[in-house]
Amino acid sequence: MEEVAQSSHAGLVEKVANYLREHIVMDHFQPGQRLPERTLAVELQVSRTPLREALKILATEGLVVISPHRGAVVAEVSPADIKEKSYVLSVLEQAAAELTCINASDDDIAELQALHYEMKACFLRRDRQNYFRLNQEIHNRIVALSGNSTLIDMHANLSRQLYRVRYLSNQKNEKWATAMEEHEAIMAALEARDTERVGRELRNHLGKTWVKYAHGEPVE
Amino acid sequence: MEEVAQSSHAGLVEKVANYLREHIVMDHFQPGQRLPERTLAVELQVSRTPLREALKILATEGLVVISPHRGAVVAEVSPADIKEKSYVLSVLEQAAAELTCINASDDDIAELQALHYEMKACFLRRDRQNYFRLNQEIHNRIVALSGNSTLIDMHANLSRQLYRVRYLSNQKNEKWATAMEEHEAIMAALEARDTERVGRELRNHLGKTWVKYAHGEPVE
DNA sequence: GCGCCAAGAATGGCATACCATTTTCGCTCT
DNA sequence: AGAGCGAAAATGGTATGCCATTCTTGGCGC
Repeated sequence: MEEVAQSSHAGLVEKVANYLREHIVMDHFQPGQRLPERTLAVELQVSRTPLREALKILATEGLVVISPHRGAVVAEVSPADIKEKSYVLSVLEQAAAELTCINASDDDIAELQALHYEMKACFLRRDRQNYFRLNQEIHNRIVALSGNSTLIDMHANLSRQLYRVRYLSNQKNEKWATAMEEHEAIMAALEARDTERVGRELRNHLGKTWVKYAHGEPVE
Repeated sequence: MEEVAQSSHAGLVEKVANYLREHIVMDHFQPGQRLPERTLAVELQVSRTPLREALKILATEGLVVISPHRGAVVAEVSPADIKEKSYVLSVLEQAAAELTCINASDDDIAELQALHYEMKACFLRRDRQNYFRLNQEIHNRIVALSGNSTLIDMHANLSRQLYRVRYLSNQKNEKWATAMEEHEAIMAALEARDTERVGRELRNHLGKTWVKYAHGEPVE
């Protein structure tokens, strides 16, 4: 395995944590997969100590589960978990969008609009990959513009835990057109600075996106 | 210092983490206070390894801040932080209350009512200590009854970070009577199973409670 | 042949030792 | 006397080793 590469003057545990986070989120480590300390340590060319500390962090973040004397495994996300986490995510994102609607500058909104139209172009070209990327970026930016760093952090955290599911969902979403329309509605409300409507549209949008997975077949 | 006592067969890091968490939340460690590894380790009669892992966990939870090569200090909560975190807390609690309003059994609601009247008794006796305790318990129970464990965990986390502030606030709150009335309104809405109203009343209640501290003098 | 038990291998938990960086404090030089 | 510099002490960062627990596997008995 390649070695840990990362912004140089950060502590080793941060590098390791970021590395593992990335690979878990990107599904290079499957849920349920064991993460043996010694093996991983030699693969990452670090000792067990920073690796263990990194695993504790990821456990606190909910990306891995550590059982006493049985080690760390990549967290499995059950349909029930998806439902729960998605609900909270939508609550947070609604709150953030309302703040953004109030706080964001006109330029910020314009940039969101630009991203939105880029995304629409991807939709028309049936470019699911870039559509997904831009969709993520728009949602993240809306939250970022809220200016509430606590909200931003918590959202990012939850978002990571759902990234894999979201990615899979994007690949086989039949109601793509509907989602696109909802996005239009959200952007329109944002442009109109209609706080209450932004919140409502966003919550509706997110609610729909996940419900089918929350009730559906196992994700694995 | 006394030694770490805890449910016996849990890992050392959990014991240490719980111990430190408790003391930080209870304000036995002041914000900004340094937490030197070696010193703490001998006080707690553990080695530095589990202590470090515990500190990483607390850092992820936001209770301590770790700077590279400078160690861990108890997190300071600036007025801006209080404002941010309180806002998110109110959002989460509103969402939880709405779920509770739908999901809770009549017995659950009755128990909440009972606690509420116990609290009112404390109010009439001007017993701030027990009023505070019951108030906390009611809020926590409302969240617990939501049944969404993600929501519960996140709320508990934020709640801890604000515990100290909340405690201080309770001691010198002049608008005690108003808060009490708002609680009555919340309970009434809960009893009536009026979801939207529960959310609104709760959000209003929490908003008021903190705003004064968010804008007020430094908390230290 | 199947299941159970025991011994050894594997793995995580904790302690300790050593290294790197930072801080502190005293000395010197101006 | 004060500012700056340097060495030593303090402190965090990482690596390693040993112990406890768990998993695995091979053999024995039913």
